[in-house]
Amino acid sequence: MANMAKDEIRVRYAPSPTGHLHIGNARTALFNYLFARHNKGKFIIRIEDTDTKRNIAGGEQSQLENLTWLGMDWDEGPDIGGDYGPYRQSERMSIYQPLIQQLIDEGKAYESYKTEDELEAEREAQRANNEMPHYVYEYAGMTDAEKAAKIAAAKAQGLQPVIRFHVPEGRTYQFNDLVKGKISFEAETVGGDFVIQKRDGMPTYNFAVVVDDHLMKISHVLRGDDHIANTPKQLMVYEAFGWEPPIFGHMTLIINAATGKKLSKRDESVLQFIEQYRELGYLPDAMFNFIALLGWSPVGTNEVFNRKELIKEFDEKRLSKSPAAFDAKKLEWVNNQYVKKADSETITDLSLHALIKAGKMPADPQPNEIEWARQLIALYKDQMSYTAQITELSDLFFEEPEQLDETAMQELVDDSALPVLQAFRAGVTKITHFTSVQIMAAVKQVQKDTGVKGRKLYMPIRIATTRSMHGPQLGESLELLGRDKTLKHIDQTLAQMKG
RNA sequence: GGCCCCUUGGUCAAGUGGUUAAGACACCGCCCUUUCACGGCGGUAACAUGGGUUCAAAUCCCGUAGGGGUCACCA
Repeated sequence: MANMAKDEIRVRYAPSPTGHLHIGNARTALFNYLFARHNKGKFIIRIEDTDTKRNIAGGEQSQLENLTWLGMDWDEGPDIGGDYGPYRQSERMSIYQPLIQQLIDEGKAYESYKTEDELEAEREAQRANNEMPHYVYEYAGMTDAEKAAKIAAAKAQGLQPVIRFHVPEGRTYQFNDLVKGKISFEAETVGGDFVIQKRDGMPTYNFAVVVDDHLMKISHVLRGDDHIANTPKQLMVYEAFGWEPPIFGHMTLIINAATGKKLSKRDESVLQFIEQYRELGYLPDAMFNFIALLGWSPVGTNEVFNRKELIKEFDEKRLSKSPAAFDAKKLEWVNNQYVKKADSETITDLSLHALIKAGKMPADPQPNEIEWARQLIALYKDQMSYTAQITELSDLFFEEPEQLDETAMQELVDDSALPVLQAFRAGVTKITHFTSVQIMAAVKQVQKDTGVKGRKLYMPIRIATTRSMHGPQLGESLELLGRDKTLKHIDQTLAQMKG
């Protein structure tokens, strides 16, 4: 009973505000969110802004905004506070200071005056010597008095130290990873005594996470694979304070299917940021669904789940051990599932936005233009992967058609093509109201007059008018195209057939 | 290079000693649609490799190969 509070599941997403929300970070946040919600625990956001040089203005807000867009909410965070704040590391200096001093007093940490140049030279020499780069203890072989004298001398020169953590010797650090199982490291392999406080007074990541996770009562740390090598260092800090570490779970990295490498922010073959997908008109629920499938699989064969279902289904035991490839095609498919189900209003708004942005519609469309666009968008709703695709899909309504390609021309070589087109052209000119009903009636009349039917009837008309073998309903398409353009397209096709 | 992790079809992925080795994306074909799209049905295609253990191995053990991660006063 006494440790009931301790049994509560508390997880966190801890971004550094160095840029927009990246797919990989979104995935980390999302699994923490699902884990918390599934277990009726708390989801906390903490901003890790100890690298003052890399922080960018608006970075934090952008992170939070995109999480919200994806449909995540949190119980504690920099914007809403909570019982364990502050939730920005830069505001927690008064918490870190005494703890660092405590380690120094206990002989578990010490001031280090090696400069970065010295360290770099040291590493260089080690590499040349085929050794792993590591920090070499700068007070080796000195008595306490000698060490104190050296420190005093440095201080007298006005040098600022960093604080290094004294790595215990001959120890093995082991943890039972939620996804990978038992992992262990020898203390000697972490690269020597590591820095816990930088020259500017800020704590380093490996120190601050431990302090914050402990003080914020974090029960589980779900993070990327790339943090595995940090874990032993953090375990050492937990040990030094006599704190119980949380349970760790290291999720597989997301890799680029094309290169097989970790998704890097510099990799331009894949869109990396949530914001970019948002701008293309991807739906938040679809993104949420897709990201949940990156390195995790549900029981059963269904893959389309809404947020509520995912919370119910989520099971950390089903996190994959091998890397997940980011498959843009699959994302398109998932999004299409949601576009088809979405209400027309939503899709119209997003698509119209895309058309305006592409300069195909005026920025301030008239009611009749909006109505026209609404009908146009409805034609393409079921086949859109994402709403910005409307601009390419509906190209024929906006651009002057190009010459037909060979595959299309093949459809027109049959002897019946020419009479069909001529008859249809004549029919179009006679239509009183250029609506899909009358247009389709005209097509039927052509069938009667020429005796041509099926593909041989429809394909030439479709190609001649829409300049494409693929497209939505013929009648509706032509109605939206308008009589003038329809006739113009037919004439262009006839000309190309003669030529 | 040291340390750590990973390895089922083109991609994701189910599978925990006995299966005709699921399913999804992509691709191909057929059906529906007098055209197109949506949809439906079907097909091609996989346990990296070598040794063990076992009556039996994709599943357990060891080696090899390949891939990835990490080795900062970044997180």
